[in-house]
Amino acid sequence: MNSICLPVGLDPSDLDKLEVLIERKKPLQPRESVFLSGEPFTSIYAVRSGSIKSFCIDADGREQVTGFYFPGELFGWDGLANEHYQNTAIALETTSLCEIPYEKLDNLGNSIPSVQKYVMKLISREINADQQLIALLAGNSAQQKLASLLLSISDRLVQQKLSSTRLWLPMSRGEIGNYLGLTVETVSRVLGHFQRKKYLAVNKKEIEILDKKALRDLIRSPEEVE
Amino acid sequence: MNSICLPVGLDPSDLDKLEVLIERKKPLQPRESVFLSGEPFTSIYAVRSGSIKSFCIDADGREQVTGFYFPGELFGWDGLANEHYQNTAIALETTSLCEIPYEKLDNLGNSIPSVQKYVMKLISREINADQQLIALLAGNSAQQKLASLLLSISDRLVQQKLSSTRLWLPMSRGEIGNYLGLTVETVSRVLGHFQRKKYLAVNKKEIEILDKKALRDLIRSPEEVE
DNA sequence: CGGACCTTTGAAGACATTCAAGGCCTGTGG
DNA sequence: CCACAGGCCTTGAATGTCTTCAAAGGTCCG
Repeated sequence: MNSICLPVGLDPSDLDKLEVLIERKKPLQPRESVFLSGEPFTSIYAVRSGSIKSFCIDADGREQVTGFYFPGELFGWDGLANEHYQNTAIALETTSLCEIPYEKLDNLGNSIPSVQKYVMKLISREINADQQLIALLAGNSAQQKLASLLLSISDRLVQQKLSSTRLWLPMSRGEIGNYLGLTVETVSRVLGHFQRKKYLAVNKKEIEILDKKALRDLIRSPEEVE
Repeated sequence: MNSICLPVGLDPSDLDKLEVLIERKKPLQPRESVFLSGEPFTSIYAVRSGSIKSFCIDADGREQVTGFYFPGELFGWDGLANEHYQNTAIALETTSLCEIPYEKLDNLGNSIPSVQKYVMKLISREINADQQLIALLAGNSAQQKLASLLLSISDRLVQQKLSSTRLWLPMSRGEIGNYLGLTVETVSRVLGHFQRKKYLAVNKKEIEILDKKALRDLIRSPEEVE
């Protein structure tokens, strides 16, 4: 078994050196936190199994979900700028992680340029993901937002060699709504609508995508008449 | 005059080495592009004077503004992950930039760890900024979005030792709306509303903030009755 | 079984968008 | 120098989408 939990793209020899940095943690229970907003930044984390939600609390005390992370994905970069995590990260289900102490990673990067480059790429991937979310939030209807999220999760699971049509949503409707800038009720209604249109089969947190093309079309142009 | 166009926070000796990398470009005309979406990633840029808008074109061909950049701010990081710029960047007015070739920066980072660390911080600042925008887009009303943007621009100008209450918006109402996920009309109406409430004095692209506290309160909690 | 929490559904209402029209400013050409 | 065309911005009215408020049904876990 390949125990490394980082995305690939590095020489095997360098990979070995990277691997020794990584600490495997004992699994987290649902709702258990990885780090809290404001804590000193120490490490970045990779999801081995399970899923993570990250969120911040804004001026008026409301929670704002900023990301969901699935196996193979990294989180924790938000702490780098201020040396303190901006978000809180919690497990949505039983979740196991790899911890990568940033200082060690940084040291390794200083001696091996290719590792340095690699880390940079990982960070800037987070930028790209965030910008995609910005575009989604700014320009789209509730249906488009939800369709995008479902397709995004589907794509991300494919990369882990899991089914691309049957997915398990570890987060609540409320958390989805919060993430997408919608209310719980709207999320529920849109899922109901998609189900009636036979785009999805929804069974609580279990979703089967029946018509991927229809969802994709929806994103490109707002829905036509009923 | 301090010719460096990067935010401070580095030893003078290292700063000198950084400075030699920087290429000062001849000023850009309004609407002139810095780079186009899809072009190979070569450099990051710092705004010396003027302002920059970055945007991408999404699936259905619509423009989505992803950022505005003012003097002292850096842009172009979005190209790092794929080695191609994801966004197009154009000048909103006559603008002069510093170009920082990424390869040279990377090489310097490899020999001077403190520079490396510094670059990392710069990148992760972009992440934090993006996540703030996400929170803004997801959770807030038109009034809150616009109030946030104006206060954000005000704060950023203060850092450049410019007036914090009198500002010049180099972008059109449409570009503001696009950025915030609103229509032109809504932006115009909200600005009108703020003016009637004496929060602002608006004269075309010239804005004077009359009641910063009111705007801040607005962000914390949605507006009370008229 | 009971209670807490999450989800669904309905009805009413609010907010932002859409469609439409008019005003203002700028730059160009007569 | 004025007239006019084309942007961009503003304003109004109607529409629509999403939210809010309310209630009820499910599900999970003690």
